[in-house]
Amino acid sequence: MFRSIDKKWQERWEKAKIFEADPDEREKFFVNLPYPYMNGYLHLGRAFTFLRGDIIARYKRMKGFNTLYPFAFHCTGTPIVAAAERIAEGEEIQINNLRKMGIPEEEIENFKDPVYWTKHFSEKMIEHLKATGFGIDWRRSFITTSLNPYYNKFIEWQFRKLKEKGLVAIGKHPVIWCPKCKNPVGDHARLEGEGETPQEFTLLKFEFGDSYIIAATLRPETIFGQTNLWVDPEIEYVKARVNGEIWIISKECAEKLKNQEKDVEITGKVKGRDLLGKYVKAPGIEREIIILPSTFCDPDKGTGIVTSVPSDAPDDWMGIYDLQRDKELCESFGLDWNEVKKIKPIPIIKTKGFGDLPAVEICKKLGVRSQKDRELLEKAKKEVYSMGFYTGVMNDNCGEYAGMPVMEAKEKIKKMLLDSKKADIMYEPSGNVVCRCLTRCIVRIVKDQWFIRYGDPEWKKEAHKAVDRMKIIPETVKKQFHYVVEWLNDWACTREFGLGTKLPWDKKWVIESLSDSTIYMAFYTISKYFNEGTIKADIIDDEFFDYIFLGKKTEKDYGVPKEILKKMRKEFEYWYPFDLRSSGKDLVQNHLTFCLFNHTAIFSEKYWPRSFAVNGWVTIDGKKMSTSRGNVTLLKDHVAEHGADPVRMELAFAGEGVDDANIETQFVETVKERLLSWYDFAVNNYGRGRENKMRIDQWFEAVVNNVIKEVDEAMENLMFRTAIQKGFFDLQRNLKWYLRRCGTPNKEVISWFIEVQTKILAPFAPHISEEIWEKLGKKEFISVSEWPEYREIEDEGILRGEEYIKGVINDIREIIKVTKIKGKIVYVYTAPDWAWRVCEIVEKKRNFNDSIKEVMKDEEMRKRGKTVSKLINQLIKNRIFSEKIDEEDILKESKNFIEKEIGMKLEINKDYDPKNKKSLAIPTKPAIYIE
RNA sequence: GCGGGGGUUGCCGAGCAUGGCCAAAGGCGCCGGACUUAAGAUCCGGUUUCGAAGGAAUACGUGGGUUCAAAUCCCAUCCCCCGCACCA
Repeated sequence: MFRSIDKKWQERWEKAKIFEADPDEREKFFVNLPYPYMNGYLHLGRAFTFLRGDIIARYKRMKGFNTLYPFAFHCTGTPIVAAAERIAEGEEIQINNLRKMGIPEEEIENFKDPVYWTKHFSEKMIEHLKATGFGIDWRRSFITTSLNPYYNKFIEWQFRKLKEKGLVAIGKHPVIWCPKCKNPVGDHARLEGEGETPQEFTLLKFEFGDSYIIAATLRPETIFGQTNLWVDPEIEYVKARVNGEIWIISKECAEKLKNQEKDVEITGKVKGRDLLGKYVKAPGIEREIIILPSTFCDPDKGTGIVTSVPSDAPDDWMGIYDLQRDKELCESFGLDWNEVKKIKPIPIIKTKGFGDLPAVEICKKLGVRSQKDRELLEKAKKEVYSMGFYTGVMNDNCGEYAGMPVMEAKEKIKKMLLDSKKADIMYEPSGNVVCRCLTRCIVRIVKDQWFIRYGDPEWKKEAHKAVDRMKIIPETVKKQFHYVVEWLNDWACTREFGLGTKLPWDKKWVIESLSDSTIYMAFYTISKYFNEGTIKADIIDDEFFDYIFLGKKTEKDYGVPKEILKKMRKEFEYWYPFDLRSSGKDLVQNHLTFCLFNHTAIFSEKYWPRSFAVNGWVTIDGKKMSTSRGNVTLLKDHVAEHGADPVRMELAFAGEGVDDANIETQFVETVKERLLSWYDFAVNNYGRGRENKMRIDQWFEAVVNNVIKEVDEAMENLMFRTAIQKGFFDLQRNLKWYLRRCGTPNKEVISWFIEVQTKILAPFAPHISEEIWEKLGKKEFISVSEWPEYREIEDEGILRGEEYIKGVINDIREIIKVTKIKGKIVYVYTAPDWAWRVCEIVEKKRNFNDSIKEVMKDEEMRKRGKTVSKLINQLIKNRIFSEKIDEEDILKESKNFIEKEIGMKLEINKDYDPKNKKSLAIPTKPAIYIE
């Protein structure tokens, strides 16, 4: 059923162009989302975010807004190019990736061309989204990069604007670099080491005659604890002239430094063994320390020489431990064992959870045996380093840094060393990175790298302001945005490689993907004119965009009538700013915040974004989707299997807020049944029923009205799970109760309800809703019909009356259950009038003293003294604060129903009362006797 | 460590801002019943413990506190998840 109606309605919608939005006199609603990257099909996670956009768009459309929901395709960056290259090279992994997506063998060839990726995936994505029932204005779609000359001009314009305002700057930047390909190596061009980034090492310079021995460290703050220097006796180091000084470093290091703005010339060789036992002057502390042998010096990491801080570095401690317990070993290196034994770790940092010497302690704790115990040592290092960094405080023996937290001291000490030329900087990848050409990558410092200056304090102020005036859904994320704005620093916005727009004033650079996607939501407002070819790309210039987006005057001839230009400007003014951008939470800390920054820089305040909605990841049965788990489900496959509506319901019900949404796999089946049975019910009951109106009809109307109000509220805040819960599942439950209560429904009420329920369902399950709508004889689409209106409930007593019936039935059942009697007749005695009068007073006063005072003003009540006070006590204790309902009347009207429910005869307020139960009755809780 | 979010009944997941109607919605699972030749679907009831009259006791990470009353407020504490970047 689902799949057959999907197509029918998708085609009709398209034919009727109901999702194509152009300015008119109505109020508008513009919703959008971060466009997806064109290197694969949509999986359920992305689809979840996009669907939130579609649901809110459909809802707003029914609410009477002129609703625009556009979509575009991101092609910027290296992944597509890299992947295409890998296909061209015939790499199995990459080819398999395509196969897994379901791309036929004969087509794989095409993917050698990056442009084919952008075409294929964008076309397919449109197909998949349409098949899922997305109501998108496809006339406005576009791809990014220079492949789209219009977009290209737009981004050029944006960057020139930023530059004019001084928000782009040039500087240096370390990147992961392949020495063979002579190119930066992005994540997707790596065989190994995804996510690894350049890491800064401090090079300590140890005076050694007329040269320096150089050791690299990540922890410059530990210089106060240096006791010796480590070299590997088996390694041959080199002497090199580096920026005019003679350095002793590993050969590998010398090569790397050439890429890091150092002038390097190798002039000689030094054997590690020859350095042993000699002394060097340690920087910062200006102490003579001895050079000792170790096995953990890696010539391909840092300089191949390591300074030793046994107090805080497990490696160093084990190195010393190994030597100190082995006289022969020392002597084999020609070392004086007694000198070696003199070395003692120097406590320099107080770390939380550790004593004076964290390294010594952790080695003991983990049972590290020697410096060759690599696995344990790595673990030890990780713990000591991270604890030391985050919780450590410098000891008294650290001079002016005493008492300073390590986090702070680290930077200061580094700076001091650099300023006094006792140290230098070098970068290494944070982990092993291998280029897909099989070469091990290094770090290169790229000069003339361009940055967007998000670090600028004045700009930050504007961004904060933008956050403040926005609605952020959920609200808690607002704080996060302020935090990100504060913490964000200058962003390297250009790359040497990949698809994109060339930096207009320096064409060797390509603008990277997070930087060319910050204000393109404005582009949607006019992109349909480009797609129609109304205006030619080559004629467009900055003045054009200045006119459209900034309202500046132009007299230029753009080859089109002035009216067209004016229309475009008007269109921008009509749609902008956007009302909502829906996104995954991963983009808070980059894209969404960039979007704000750039809006404040380019647009006037009235065009700043109105709201963001942020959602979590999608998990399946509580497990994260991931390739390794093999549970990445593609939208197209899922829809093909279950049909669009069940999938939409499944996703929308999976979760809300920033918490991860969870799909329970069996839910999709449940939902199918529910939808189908609603279809049957709606079609078979519309316009049928009895004419007379009963209390229960009013009750049902009241319940439904309440739900409409609640659903409205939920929808406005994108709380779709709540909306489905209340607007579908709860309503259905209430419907069941209603039918059970009255047998045949009231014609008017049930018909009204069928419309309401179907409409509430429409944003979530639009196809089946349309199908029902048509069967009801409606001529218009439900997608553009009017959302149900909430009507204020006049008589709250109706709802209470029904609760009362439920309560009585439950009480009777409870008694039967506990006593296990099988009775024939139930006698029910309602509370007397005077008790109700007391109840009403209690309802107003809400506490014992005030109530009793009020009640006792009444002569008649005083006569009942004790009974009355007992009653008040009971009412207050049980929180029975009820306005008056006519219990007897309600019971009488529901007599048949109650008898049917409990399978006994019901007698109301008979004089027969053998067990004296009558007096137990209190308002809303009648006395009951079963026999 | 910083920033953010959490710890609820078998599981998932509401509730917590505005304390009481919360033994705590709903879904799933499980148990019993109806229907059926049977299974499935559907419907009804149950699902902390005790209870021969609608009640009571214990429960919302842990320990305190405020209050007539706390899952909800305050304090302390433990644990979990996410982010800490130049990667779409």
